[in-house]
Amino acid sequence: MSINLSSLNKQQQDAVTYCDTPLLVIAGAGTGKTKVIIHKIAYLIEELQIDPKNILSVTFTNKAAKEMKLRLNAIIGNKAEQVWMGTFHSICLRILRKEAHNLPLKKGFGIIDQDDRLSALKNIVKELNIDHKKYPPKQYLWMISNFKNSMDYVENKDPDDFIHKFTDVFTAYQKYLEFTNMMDFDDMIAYTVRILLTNDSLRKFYQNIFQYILVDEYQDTNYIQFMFLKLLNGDTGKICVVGDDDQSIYGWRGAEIRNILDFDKHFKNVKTIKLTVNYRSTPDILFAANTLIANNNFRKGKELTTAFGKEQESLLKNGTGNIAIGECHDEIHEAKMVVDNIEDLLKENVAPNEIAVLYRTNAQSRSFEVELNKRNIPYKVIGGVSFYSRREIKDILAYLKLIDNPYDVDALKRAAKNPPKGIGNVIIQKIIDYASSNAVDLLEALNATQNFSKGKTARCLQSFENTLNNIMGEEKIADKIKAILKSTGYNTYLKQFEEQNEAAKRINNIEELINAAAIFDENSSDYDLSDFLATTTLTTSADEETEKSVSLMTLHSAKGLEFHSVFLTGLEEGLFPLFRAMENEMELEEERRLCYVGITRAKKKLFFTYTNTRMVYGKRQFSSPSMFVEEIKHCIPSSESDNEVSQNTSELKANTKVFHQKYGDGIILNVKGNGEKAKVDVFFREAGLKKMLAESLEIL
DNA sequence: CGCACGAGAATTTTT
DNA sequence: TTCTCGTGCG
Repeated sequence: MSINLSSLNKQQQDAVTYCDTPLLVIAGAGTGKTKVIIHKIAYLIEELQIDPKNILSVTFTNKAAKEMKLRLNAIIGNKAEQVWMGTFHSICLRILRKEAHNLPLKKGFGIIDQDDRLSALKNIVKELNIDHKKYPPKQYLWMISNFKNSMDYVENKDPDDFIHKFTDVFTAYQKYLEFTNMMDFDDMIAYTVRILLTNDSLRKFYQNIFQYILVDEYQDTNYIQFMFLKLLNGDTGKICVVGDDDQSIYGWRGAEIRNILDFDKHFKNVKTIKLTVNYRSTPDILFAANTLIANNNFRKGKELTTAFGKEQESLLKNGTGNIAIGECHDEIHEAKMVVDNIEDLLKENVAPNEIAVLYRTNAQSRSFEVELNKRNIPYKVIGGVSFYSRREIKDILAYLKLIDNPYDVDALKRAAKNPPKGIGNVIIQKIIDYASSNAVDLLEALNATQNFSKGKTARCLQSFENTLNNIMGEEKIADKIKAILKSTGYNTYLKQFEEQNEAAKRINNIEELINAAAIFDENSSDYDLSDFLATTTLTTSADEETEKSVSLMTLHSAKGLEFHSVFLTGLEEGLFPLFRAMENEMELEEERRLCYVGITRAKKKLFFTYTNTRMVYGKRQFSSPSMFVEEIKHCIPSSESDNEVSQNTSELKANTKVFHQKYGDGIILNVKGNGEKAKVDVFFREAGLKKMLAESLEIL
């Protein structure tokens, strides 16, 4: 069977078929990079006869992996199932489960989520008598994460005392993880890299397995992830990374934009292919995006841009009037304006799930929720409190975690207390102490403690033990959960202590959890509880389905998605960009890239809003329009300069006097290419020589 | 042990 | 504004 590449353009075809040396694909927003990756995998399998189980494809989210598998399936059928496809974390976990004997943990290790990590550190900070106001546990969490993403940790070196008593905190934290038999997110990757680095035969083994590696969203990988790829790939050159430096928005959590900028230095004989034809947005939306991002200096390609080619010429004719800016009095007015527009769109039969409201911070979702509720428009808040970190879900999972990993102290605490069953901190501590001094697991310790106790305490412990036994007695995970509910009377407890509405919601969530478990049960023959729990911690609400609702989410969560209509809200100085980012050029540029990501999510319609005042922590504050609004203002029809600019750029010649939003007056030195994509060297009166795209200039 | 209450803090983005 | 944490009482 051969793969049909006729639906791909030349650039895309080149990217698919080039497999000789390391390949860097710079793929602008909406240029069909997923299509390229899928076709490339199909090409590797069908044309180059590579076994699907020897292909590794790394994606940024589980959702992306799932989608890719589905689309790949459509081309090559169920061979798609055998491809290693997932996030760095899920792939590393899969490796680590197999290589558990090479780890400092016991076989059935658990995974600690971010919340539990923080509370563990809170306890440690308290135990070490550190002033938690002066040195917030969050700070330590962040530092630990940083350290674990360095080669020092991978190479098992001790950390420096970065901040007050860091070494002590770190040591205590590691001890805690070891005692509870858990690893954190960072460990998943660091341990894998450590194993690959130190164990030659294992490295060769996996190098042999992964005969071709593909990586999506490469601009958001960090150094350790790069090492992972490097070690797996060896010198084979059988690797293809895809990304867009203009969409790098995770620098704050250690993403290394240099990974993509320096790819050709990290690998030998790198071939670079750029995808520059945008298939997503109308020309004016694209123009706005290009105009905005042209204000950034740190870009791989000042010469690279998304552009529209012949395919979209028809769009050019009616490709304007799709952008609007709305000025609002406050966030309530903003919500009304946005929802008014949403109603109009719905009347025009735009599907609800083709509409997204985007904002910088999660806190901004509230006013939109209120307004959408009022008008009975179904919506879904993506992100925020993820499904699996909701209280009721964590409660139920605690029971499962405890029986899965009977060293998980937090699970014990949580299960023992929720719902309340007469077991308090004192007894729990006794159990933990017994476990640690007798080197047994918590379940054994629980049993022993029960035997020592008398009266009410003994009875309470007995009943707790019975509950756990009931759970273990069930085979299917869905049945285990039902056993928890039944044995603890969890629903009754909710109804008793929560408001009606709240209780109903939570019970509903639990139903959803049971469904998820049932689906998992169906798909895996051996009811693997560890696997199920891993899924729950690795899955965030970004992976949830949106169905027939309008989507509300942060700009970060919007990455990789597209919508018919997009509302970019809260474009105010200090909010977007955030104040703290405004002082530092690198951070400011990341904010601008974030805005660029937002704009390029829109296919047909784009609405910007900003307010004059906004409630911040219960205080009303004045706000002014974001600099980003200024930067794209002249791309919007209502403002006088209109889109003539884009027409005029085709007339550009050397010595033309021009004006630029940021640099002011200048004169063109030379022009390369033509039309929107033309690259020009401009000498500015104030700013000196700059290379830029013609479209970011106005002719004077 | 477990609840209720009050003070105080925190607010960026997430695999 | 909203959540978290600590304290004190039944």
